[in-house]
Amino acid sequence: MATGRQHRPATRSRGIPEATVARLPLYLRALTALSERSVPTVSSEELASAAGVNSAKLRKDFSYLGSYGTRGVGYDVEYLVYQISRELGLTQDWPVVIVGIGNLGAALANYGGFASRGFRVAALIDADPAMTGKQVAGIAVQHVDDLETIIHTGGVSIGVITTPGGAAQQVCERLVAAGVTSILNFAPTVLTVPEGVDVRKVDLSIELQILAFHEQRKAAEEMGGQVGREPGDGEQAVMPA
Amino acid sequence: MATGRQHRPATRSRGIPEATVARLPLYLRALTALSERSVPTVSSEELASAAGVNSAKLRKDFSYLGSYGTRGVGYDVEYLVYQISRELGLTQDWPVVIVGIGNLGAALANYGGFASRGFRVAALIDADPAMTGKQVAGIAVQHVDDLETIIHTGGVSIGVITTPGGAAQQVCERLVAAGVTSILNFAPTVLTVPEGVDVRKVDLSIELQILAFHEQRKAAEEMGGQVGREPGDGEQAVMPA
DNA sequence: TAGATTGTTAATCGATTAACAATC
DNA sequence: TAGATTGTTAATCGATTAACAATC
Repeated sequence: MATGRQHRPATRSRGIPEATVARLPLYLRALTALSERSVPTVSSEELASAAGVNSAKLRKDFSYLGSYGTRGVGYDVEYLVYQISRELGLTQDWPVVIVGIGNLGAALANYGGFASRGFRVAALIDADPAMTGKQVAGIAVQHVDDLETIIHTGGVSIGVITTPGGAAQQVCERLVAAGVTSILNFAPTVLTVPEGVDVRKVDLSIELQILAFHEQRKAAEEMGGQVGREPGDGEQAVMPA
Repeated sequence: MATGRQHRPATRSRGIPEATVARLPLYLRALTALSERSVPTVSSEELASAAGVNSAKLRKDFSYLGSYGTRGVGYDVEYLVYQISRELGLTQDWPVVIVGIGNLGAALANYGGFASRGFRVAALIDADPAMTGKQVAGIAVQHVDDLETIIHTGGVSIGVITTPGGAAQQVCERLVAAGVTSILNFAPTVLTVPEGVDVRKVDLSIELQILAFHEQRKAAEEMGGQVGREPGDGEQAVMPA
């Protein structure tokens, strides 16, 4: 079985680079904030600053979508919100199921940012019979036995996996078999999926480890750059017990 | 104020590319699983498969760390676990504070993967006085008023922000002022930090939007590639109300 | 017109990958 | 030795960025 599109290199969809796609939500968030403040137009410089990127990159990104700006003026905020929303597919409704209603699943179910941007929690699913029927974020938890029915009747194509690592692959396979083609995986597991299924992974532990790497380097710089170095000639490499 | 090292391009730390650093935790996880099964050695092909990358990339990645393999044989699992752990700075203990003990903060506090890999939850901090003293994951929640004291006495350099978006920047500033130099941000906010502070962001909403983009494309492909396209000559561009 | 700002070009940089010589 | 597999090279590809012509 192939590993699908998991962390694949830029498949240029309609010519839009993957790196650009990943930044569109950042721009959209910044634009939404401007829209709420009724700001009519914004320059690439201002918007880039709000989104935390540089302006050349932003203009390049927007150039893949089309020419939505006005030279000498900037971008119309409302128009750009609409164009990016459409490009991201947020002008339609995406029913989402969350599988695994522990603390994390409950946190996601309660997350307000969900509903605001085209996503709708269609169902909460858990394997624990004691959870069945319990209300979380105003939605009754359903048993995993009904997973296939829920996916089919709800027309769900996006699944969020917040189960323990050991259950993730099996849940993934059932979701995919039932018709889900996009998966957001919070379990610390590499999921194997068929071709055509997208998997994105969110992994707390990995993020912390990347931070630790840089943290260690900062400490090493202060000390004179010796920490974390490989022992050289005549030095003893200390092995774990 | 500068935007620090947030999402910065590969600052090659001791010559290790950022993309490689981001994959080291994946290799480490796969190696740990092999170690638990008492597998003595592994080839680049096998390990790459377990980590979900290709073997050329894995060998290239490892070449930045040193020559830890044996031609014709493969890699010693235990030795490689140790080398990668050391490189990532996981041979030392990292006290971490979590600020914002809602569902998400509680989920992270309860997350087992924390402790297992050099990270230790040093404190849980919340702004709600009603939370103060409550036990979460066996740790008493402390009030945000004591944030600075907690950071100082605990020698904390890594902070996790799981507050609502509105509070994130302020919490970030207090963490940084107290000495935290690495931040993992779960709030849907672009944090502004001084030079030398690392920020990594985990954003559910952004991940879902990226999935929606690809999901829309898949639907468009089935329909003949017309969805999400810009209206051409003679077609009406529909604007939002 | 003068000033401002976009959209695009071209250079640069970093990441990926196949291929294979080195070597266990 | 023969077979296996690493470590490295070099080609390719994608992403970033500065600079500026186009143009509002």
